[in-house]
Amino acid sequence: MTARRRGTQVEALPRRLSYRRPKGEQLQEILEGVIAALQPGALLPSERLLAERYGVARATVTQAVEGLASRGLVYRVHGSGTFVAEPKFRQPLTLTSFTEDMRARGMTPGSVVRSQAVLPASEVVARHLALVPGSPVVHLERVRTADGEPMALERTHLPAQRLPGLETADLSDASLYELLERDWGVRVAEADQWASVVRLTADEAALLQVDPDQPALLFQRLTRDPGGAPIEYVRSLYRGDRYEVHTRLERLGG
Amino acid sequence: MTARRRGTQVEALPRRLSYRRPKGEQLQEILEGVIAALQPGALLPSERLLAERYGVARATVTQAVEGLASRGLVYRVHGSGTFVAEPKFRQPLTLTSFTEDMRARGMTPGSVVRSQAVLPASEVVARHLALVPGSPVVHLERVRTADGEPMALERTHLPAQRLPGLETADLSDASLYELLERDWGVRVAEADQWASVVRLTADEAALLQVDPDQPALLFQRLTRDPGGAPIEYVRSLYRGDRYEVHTRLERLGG
DNA sequence: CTTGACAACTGGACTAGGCCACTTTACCGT
DNA sequence: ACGGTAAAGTGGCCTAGTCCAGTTGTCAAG
Repeated sequence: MTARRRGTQVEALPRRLSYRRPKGEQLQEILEGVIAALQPGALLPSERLLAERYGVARATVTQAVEGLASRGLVYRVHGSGTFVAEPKFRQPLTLTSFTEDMRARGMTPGSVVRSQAVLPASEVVARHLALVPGSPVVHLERVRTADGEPMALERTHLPAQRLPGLETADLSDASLYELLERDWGVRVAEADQWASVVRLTADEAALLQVDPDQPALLFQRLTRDPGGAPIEYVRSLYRGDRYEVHTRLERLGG
Repeated sequence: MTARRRGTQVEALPRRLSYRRPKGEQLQEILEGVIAALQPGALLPSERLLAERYGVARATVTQAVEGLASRGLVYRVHGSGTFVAEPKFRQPLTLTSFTEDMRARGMTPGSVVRSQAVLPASEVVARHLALVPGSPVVHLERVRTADGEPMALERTHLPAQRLPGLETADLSDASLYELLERDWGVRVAEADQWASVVRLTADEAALLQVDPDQPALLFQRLTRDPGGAPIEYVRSLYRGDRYEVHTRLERLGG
């Protein structure tokens, strides 16, 4: 059993499997640990070896590895082996939510709510939310943090009539999308999003704790429910120096 | 063989499997056809029945159904059966294509192909495309224009072995995605995308005809086929002063 | 009429093999 | 020193089962 080509070979594989929990699931967790200790590009033990080592059938190993591959932790090369993938982006989500995105990166998401109130809709906001200007809109301004560090400034606008009580909900560490679904039964289904580069104003730079005049990513997003009705219009400013915004796209049907 | 509970029972299952193509894949296609003809909530034949009907092992059926489930076409209920899912997604055009995007804005899209060649894969490219470093990769560098004006610089990497002849195809005014589907039968299904802000190098600025050191939008995208195999790794640099990148997002499952 | 037990059926998980296509490496002949 | 080739190793795909856990319709007892 000699190491082949590039990549670190794993010498000592950890623990054994316990009873009464799916073996594939346990195996997947073990492998996650192994992967975490390796460099990207490192070669994992072969499926046959893992099967022998843990006393399971190869199909079980294959399924576990398949799970890791679909989550982007490893990639498989036919005839060659299974390798540790680039770490950045685990658990890709479909519609980017800051909370989900951060959790997926192993960071702790947080929010500092700077304002949360019902205000009359401006022209621009009304147009996006398909409302009459002046209609009540929940305005939400949050500084989003990752491990306590400011990452983005989010200004969210939602139709107040459809979401009564949202202006008093606790949003400090909740995912807005989870909240909407749980407490109002509103499900986020699709969105249009525009990305552009802007320079930060002095105020914005101060909130994000970066130098003024720095470039930032501006995302504008209009989110809709399954029926196509607008739910949320957000303008998110992400600091350009530290953050990459991840989005998962899917094309379906023919 | 009586229908149970809710849901339509499928009476006549279509055709047989042909040789020399993965049975699971064929089965998946057949089931897609069956699903298309049914109402949401309809009950599919059981895995055991399908296995018998098509003369394959149940594990093969399971894998095919699993593929459909992960794509959101069906959902499985333990102990009860597999059902046709709600058709969640109307406008399946989700993936941003420069060509489509520009046409939607009423501008005329164009491309200046600066290089188009097969080169060995670098470490980074190989990892994204699930290849071994050094494998042949079609490199494509295009300046994308709108009404003749440079808008973006796109560097695309595709696995050469899967797309023979691509290095000589005419890409000056074709959509790459349309071409891949028409000439190689390769369908783009999903993608992960990362957006970030970068400063342009002098070379890049010259190509985009903007001042050097300007901020730009960098999009990195990894596109996959329905089976999850990487098709395309693109790095797109959009000039930050004139362009907004539009993306349509959809959320599945839930 | 209601209830509870149960049989029949579903997907979930797994085993112990098999063959194939592909990649890498080591060796052998030039 | 080089090039070709064969062997060994890898994941891809498949078979023919087994046992388990969850769901539901049936049917008999209360």
